[in-house]
Amino acid sequence: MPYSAEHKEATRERIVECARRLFNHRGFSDVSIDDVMAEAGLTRGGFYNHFSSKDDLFVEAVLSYGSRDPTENWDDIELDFTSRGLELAKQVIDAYLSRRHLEDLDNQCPMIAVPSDVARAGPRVRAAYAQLLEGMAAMFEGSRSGPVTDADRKRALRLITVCVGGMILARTLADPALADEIREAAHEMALELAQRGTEALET
Amino acid sequence: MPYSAEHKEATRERIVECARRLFNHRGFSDVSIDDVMAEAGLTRGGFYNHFSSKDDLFVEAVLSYGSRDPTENWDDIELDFTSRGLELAKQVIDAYLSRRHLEDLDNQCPMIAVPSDVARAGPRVRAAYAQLLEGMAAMFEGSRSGPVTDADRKRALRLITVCVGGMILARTLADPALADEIREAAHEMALELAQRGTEALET
DNA sequence: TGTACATCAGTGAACGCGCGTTCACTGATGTAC
DNA sequence: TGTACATCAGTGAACGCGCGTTCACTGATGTAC
Repeated sequence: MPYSAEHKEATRERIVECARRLFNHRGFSDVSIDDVMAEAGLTRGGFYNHFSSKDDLFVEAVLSYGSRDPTENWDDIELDFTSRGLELAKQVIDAYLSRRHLEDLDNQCPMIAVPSDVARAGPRVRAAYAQLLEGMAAMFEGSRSGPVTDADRKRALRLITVCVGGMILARTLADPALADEIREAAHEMALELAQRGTEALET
Repeated sequence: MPYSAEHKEATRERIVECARRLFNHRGFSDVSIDDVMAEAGLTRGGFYNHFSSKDDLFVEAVLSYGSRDPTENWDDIELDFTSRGLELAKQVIDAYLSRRHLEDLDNQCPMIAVPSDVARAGPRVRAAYAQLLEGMAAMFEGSRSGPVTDADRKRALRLITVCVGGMILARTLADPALADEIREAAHEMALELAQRGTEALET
């Protein structure tokens, strides 16, 4: 048994991390397997020791974001995961819709960086994207006390639309002033949504 | 002067239309110039009689959407452009966030279909995207009577975030039920935003 | 009205290049003795 | 403790293919006479 199992797993994770970063910057189609392997300090041939195809790598890259330590990205924003419910939701909104997150392509959420690529990808990639989104939904749903109601679900989906949608648009705009205008409009709206009661949603 | 100037212009417009449709379906990188020219019933060599590069074509394709007759896409939704202000805004929201618009890739707004591609493209493509967005903003800003205020501007950007952002997310999700859930959450939110007064926005 | 001509939109072969994937190999490693 | 060996992560050349772009050409067209 040459090389430990840990060695191979560590290499695989390194490749996935590099892929996620490169996809965030240049998209799925414009990043080659050569690019990814070179970034990981390897040569192209070894790729298929770890993955069955480039699509397979995309799935792993999207999913990898969900299993990261969230404090790793935004340590200086001081996310406090001991706080509960509404307070946590507000902290996540502040961090997610921050200028720092917008500009930090390396650590940006893939939901913001590659939505169009995912929309055109295969079922497994799209399932990975949905998994990230449901994770975010669960976090927002849990920001109210008591069991999750239909109104909680609806508010969570509204929050996701505003947080993710606002950031996607901000990233697309080249003019920093206009990008900030959108980002801040979305930020304010998200905070109002989180704070507001459910009255308007209970029809 | 063989061939009329109209002939060349018509061919050019046909190429742009085909490009916009193909980019909407498969994205910028995964559509080749051969694909576009073949779709237009031409061969690849003639492309450079009309455009200086593939990027140039992307600019034209994005911009082309802004100059279309809006009723062309959604004729059976009965957009009534004689109505004014708030009523028009509501009609546009209903049409933009409809399931029909989500599924009609051929006639879908490029802001929904290609945001990630634009985010990675050159300055001219991004300027074209911003132009579409500002056109939508102007329409929403004009949905209130009187001169455009800061609150009108802010509400317009909120509406864009919800309309465009919600549709981008819905397109990315493979599960039609989840896509509809997001689309309808965004739809309701947009109608509320359009209807609500400016009180919450005037800080 | 009819013909010869100049124009240039459109053709299709060719260019150099990089892609995803395959494969025969190499050499660093942990194990057996 | 030291050595011979089997394993397999990693290497790099090669595969067929399609890309964006260039270019010498062709032939449909409007014009001049």
